[in-house]
Amino acid sequence: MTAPRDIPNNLLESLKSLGLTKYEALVYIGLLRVAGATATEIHEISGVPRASVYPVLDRLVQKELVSVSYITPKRFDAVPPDRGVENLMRRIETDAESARAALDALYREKRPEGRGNQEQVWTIYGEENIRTRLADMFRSAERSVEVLATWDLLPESVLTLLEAVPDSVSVDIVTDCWEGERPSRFGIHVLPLATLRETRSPPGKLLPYESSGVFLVDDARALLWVGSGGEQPSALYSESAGLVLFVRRHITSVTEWARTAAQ
Amino acid sequence: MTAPRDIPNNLLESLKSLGLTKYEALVYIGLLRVAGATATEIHEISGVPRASVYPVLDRLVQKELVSVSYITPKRFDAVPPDRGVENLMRRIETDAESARAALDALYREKRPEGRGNQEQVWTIYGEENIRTRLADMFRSAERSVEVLATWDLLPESVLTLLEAVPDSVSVDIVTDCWEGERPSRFGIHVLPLATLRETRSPPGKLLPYESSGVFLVDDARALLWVGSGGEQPSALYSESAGLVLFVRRHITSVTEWARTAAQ
DNA sequence: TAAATGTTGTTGTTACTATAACAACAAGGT
DNA sequence: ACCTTGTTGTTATAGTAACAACAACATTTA
Repeated sequence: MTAPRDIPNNLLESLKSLGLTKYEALVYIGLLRVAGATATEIHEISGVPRASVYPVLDRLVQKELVSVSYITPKRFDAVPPDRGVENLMRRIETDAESARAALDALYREKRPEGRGNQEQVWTIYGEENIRTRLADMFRSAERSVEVLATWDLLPESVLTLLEAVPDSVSVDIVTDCWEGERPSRFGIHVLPLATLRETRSPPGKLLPYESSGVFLVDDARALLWVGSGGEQPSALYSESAGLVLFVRRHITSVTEWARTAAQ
Repeated sequence: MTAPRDIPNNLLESLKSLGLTKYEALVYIGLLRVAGATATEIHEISGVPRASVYPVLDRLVQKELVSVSYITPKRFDAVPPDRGVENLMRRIETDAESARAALDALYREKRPEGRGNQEQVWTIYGEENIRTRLADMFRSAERSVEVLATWDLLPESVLTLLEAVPDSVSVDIVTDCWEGERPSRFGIHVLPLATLRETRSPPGKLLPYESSGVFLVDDARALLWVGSGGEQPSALYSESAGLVLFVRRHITSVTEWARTAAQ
């Protein structure tokens, strides 16, 4: 194929991830604008080689994206886009569900192997995954939860998760600002963390201090949220004694530093 | 690869349709049962060649299915299945939505070409697609809607769609049985269609008469529902005068036949 | 016959699969 | 210090399968 002209490339990519091949996508798109076309017409419109049009149409019929008229020559028509996409998604969702079930069985079956988790530092990619891990940490807290984070992280990603912390556990939050009501069961400390921005290590260059957070549970498990500037965020999680101690010191020292600097 | 032992094949297929390759699926499955494994351990468990494990893991991290621990040697862990599948589905749903939007634009933009629809007979596959077409027919009815169908089709697939018929249009339903209340605005005729079963064309063989339906709108558009025995149902749709006339005669003759046979 | 339809087979291309070999490094033995 | 031994991570390079692109043929229709 020379030129799938005027077809936005990302549309082709999207359709591919729905399980269509390039030809299938082109033929379907072509059919959306011609009503009842013959194989040759489809070939002319879509740019797909005429010989390839036939098997491709077979597959599209199988996938419930086109309907056939059995006159000679055969004529084809596309089902409307919303219906068509729904037909594709139905299959995928079925697969997703059965995969989820099968994987979950494997997951539960053999997971006793809780090997040396304690000394490792895990890197977690993606906000969703980070939130899941945070939720696990909060839910399993037994004595204390400490949060040191810039305000921009708290409302959207953290505060709701904190409701899962058991009642008997103390929760302390250090942040640089607070809007809205203050939940009474949390110890909330608003400190001018923003002044940290003026710390310069490469002289003249401001350190960004946004979308960063540190979370410590029971003085035993720590998570460091790294914003990574607009990109997909990542985080470090560890139960290693060394890193936990470091985090412990970090929280106390930042708290102290900000408290004095405010005076 | 020789033996992806004890991995059900349909699980691999399901994961493939979620956008994973065979290796990606095998590695992810392997990681679900080992906690923090090294590349070599993953190779032993999953059967994937050791050299292939590294790029595969890169892709899995990119897809938010595994997390990394940067000690030497690197150790890897899988995100829980429900979260992992959700991560995959999120991408696909995004693609589906953007594809749907783009296709819809194309669809609306250029669709005036309502060429010679009138003489064609369209074959429609899949119950969902048939229902969509039926809904279109009912919604656009101007004078009359006639339904001749076995009862098993009506409640689950047809009755709700009939509510879209405009008020000024007469609706007549012929079926072999009726349960529940009878909507007053429909003309309902219960006839012993079941006796048709006893019509024998290949002597000694009963003709099935289930899940079949005939729909006629304005004496101009007809749809024939073909049950196709448990499989994906299909239907014929046409605006051709010839086929419409045939359906017209079919409905009246069956009605007459059943009425006399009942006496 | 001419033109168009539908089918078949072959070749190119790509992404994934599979194997082998290599350099870098650590542990252990002489 | 030197040399094995084994492991990690990387690279190169065949093999394979599905798709893409093309050519040739048989079949129908006008």
